[in-house]
Amino acid sequence: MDNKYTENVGLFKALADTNRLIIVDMLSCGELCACKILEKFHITQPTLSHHMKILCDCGLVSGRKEGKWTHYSLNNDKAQEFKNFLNSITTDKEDCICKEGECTCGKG
Amino acid sequence: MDNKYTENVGLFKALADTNRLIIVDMLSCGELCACKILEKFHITQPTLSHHMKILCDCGLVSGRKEGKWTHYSLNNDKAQEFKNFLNSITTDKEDCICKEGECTCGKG
DNA sequence: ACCTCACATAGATATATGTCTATGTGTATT
DNA sequence: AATACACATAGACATATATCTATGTGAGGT
Repeated sequence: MDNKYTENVGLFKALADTNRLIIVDMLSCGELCACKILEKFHITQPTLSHHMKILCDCGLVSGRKEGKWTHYSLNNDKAQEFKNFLNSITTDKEDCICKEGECTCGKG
Repeated sequence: MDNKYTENVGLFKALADTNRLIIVDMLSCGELCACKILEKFHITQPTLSHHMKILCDCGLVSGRKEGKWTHYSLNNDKAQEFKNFLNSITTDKEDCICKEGECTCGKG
């Protein structure tokens, strides 16, 4: 039941960092090499590697190895799922948990 | 330029917690009293107060005091702005930072 | 074989975060 | 005014996170 929250909270955590938001934005148009991404930031290579791991672990980004290089790309299906989830929790709906009872504050 | 990232990262941080995701979901259908929200969780009242402060500080939720009670509601405009931002960084576009240069890995 | 390059992993450290208990503040009730 | 209630604030503490330096790994080039 509550699985949808725990399934998606990892994506919010992954995006809860300015550098990673920029990386996702960079990948939104297509594949990029790690070295190209690194050029945009004032962070070290291991720090970028750490960020890419977080983005890959949550499923939002995929890495493709080609010789010495790793090319990263956005997983569009996962991004869409995530946007659907965000929309679901910010939109009125019939089966919401809040519908289970009215607030009786100040009515007694 | 990069302000849009720093402006929105606070919202991702605010939603990077399972309890707060559930709270937002609960508020998506309308206003709820803090005491009503608290009933759904196994956390103490100060912990809920802490979470509500984070949700309010990022602009996603508003609090309305009425006597002893505080009623919280989702700020739909802010939620829409946030969804627009998420969509913008996960969708191909003309003015993306990634368009500034091609990756030349393995082509030299 | 050796070296270089691109990236990952390990470990350290400082800061941020989620939770608690204890206490403060403001409102209503008696 | 004294008390009870709803919520906020303060401070403590354990865990998580972002960053670094140092090192490992695996592929290509000489």
